Amino acid sequence: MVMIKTKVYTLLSKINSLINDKTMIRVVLFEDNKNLRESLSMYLASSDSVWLAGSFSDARNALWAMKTHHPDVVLMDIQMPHITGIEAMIDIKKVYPNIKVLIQTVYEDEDHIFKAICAGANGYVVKNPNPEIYVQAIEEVQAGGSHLSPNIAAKVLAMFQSQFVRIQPTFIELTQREKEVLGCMVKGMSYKMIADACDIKFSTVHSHIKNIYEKLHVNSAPEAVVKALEMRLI
Amino acid sequence: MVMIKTKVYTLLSKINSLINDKTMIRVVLFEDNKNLRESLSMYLASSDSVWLAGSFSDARNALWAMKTHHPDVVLMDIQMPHITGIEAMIDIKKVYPNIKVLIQTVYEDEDHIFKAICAGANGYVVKNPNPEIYVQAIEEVQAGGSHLSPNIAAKVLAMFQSQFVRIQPTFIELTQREKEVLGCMVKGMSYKMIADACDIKFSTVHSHIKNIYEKLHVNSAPEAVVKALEMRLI
DNA sequence: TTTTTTCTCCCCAATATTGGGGATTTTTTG
DNA sequence: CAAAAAATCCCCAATATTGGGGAGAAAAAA
Repeated sequence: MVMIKTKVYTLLSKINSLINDKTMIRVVLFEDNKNLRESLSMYLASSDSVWLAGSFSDARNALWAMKTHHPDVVLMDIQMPHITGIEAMIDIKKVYPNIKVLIQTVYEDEDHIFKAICAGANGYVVKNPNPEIYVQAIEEVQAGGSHLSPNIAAKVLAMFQSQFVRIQPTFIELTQREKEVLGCMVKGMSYKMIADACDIKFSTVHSHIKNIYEKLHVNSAPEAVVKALEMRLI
Repeated sequence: MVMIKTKVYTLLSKINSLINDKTMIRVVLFEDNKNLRESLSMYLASSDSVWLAGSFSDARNALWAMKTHHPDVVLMDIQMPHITGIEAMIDIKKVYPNIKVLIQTVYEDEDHIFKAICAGANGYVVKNPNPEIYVQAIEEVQAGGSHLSPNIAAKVLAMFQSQFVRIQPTFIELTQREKEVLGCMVKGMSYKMIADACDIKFSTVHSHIKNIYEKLHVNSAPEAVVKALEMRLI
């Protein structure tokens, strides 16, 4: 009896906040495991900040679910029958780029993480017995941030490092002006255009570029541009 | 009086857990702002899971601090006098690769994030009035994970995506030879070198490049190279 | 098989870049 | 403050690139 009363109060407070202000975050859940889906639904539904607009065991009708429930955040499992959560996310992002998608899964391997991120995931939560995490992640994502479970974050950082660390063997110091000029070169501007854009004489541009070439150990614009991009100098 | 008693109890419990089991995480803090350092120290010292082994306003003696206090986790500010937290972290990682370094700073720009990650940061916490976050981050890092503040995580994901996701707004068809020539241009080769490498005449290279420029709607090598890279045409 | 690309090559002339010398004035830094 | 670094400008000449034509052979597509 007390439980029912509590539930009714919770519901009332939800309806209230929906009517008074739209601060609750509309969430749609995709999760094929029935137990997990139901327990997660229950927890989310009891949260004050989350309005669970719908929960589904299958993402084939994901677009319809978006159209019908127009969620702010989608909580998406990866492994599901018929269509994977990542595929569903790609479809969703194509039509509704503003809907935030939070991946929740047991997979912690680089391949899944990589694919999810490339497909535009706004967060990646490893399945966790503690449901608080989900609400926290939803709130963070809704606020424009991203949520990564610690192990996922560690892997993302490791991938990130392996991508970039090798191509920064030596620190090259370019002056402010040199960076500016190099930035113009990357935009495909000619000496004349650069001189115009930076409000300096043609000959000055020439000088700067000579210095840049010497510092980067190159002797042509294309080389300098490539080096600038891969060293993230600009 | 009650406060002192509480403190003594906290201390006792700490000593106890130190003697009984080494579950407390040894932390060293670098933070130049006196107020922040002291309040953060106080909070960390009162935590049950963290043993604050030392706190410093300057990272010049970082290596000495590591040797003396052998921390598990270092909480490192970026902006400090004499030496930046990132430089200090690089030194620390070189000698003690197992020490986890958690960056805590006000900087949220891509450049600082990028440098910190490349230098091997295990986490990146934006300065936060809520000190709980720090303890949580320390625990996560100690457990082998990483902690990223939501805004930082969002930026990391965005950087990650921009690196790997191929944006091809207009599908541009380059022939095999054209791709080959463009590839050479990206490597910084001149017309003459390309002719040599592809075993074709200079004038042929010229022709191909003219065609490439027309297809890419550019009219200089740097532009073509940039476009080729960002379109992942090569 | 005919047509269309693709790849190959050539000419010429205008323009742009690169490399080699300088020099002067601010700014920054020790 | 004195020295170093950065930013600004100039000259000259060699080289490279770009843009405009055109044209033949080979490969691919219709």
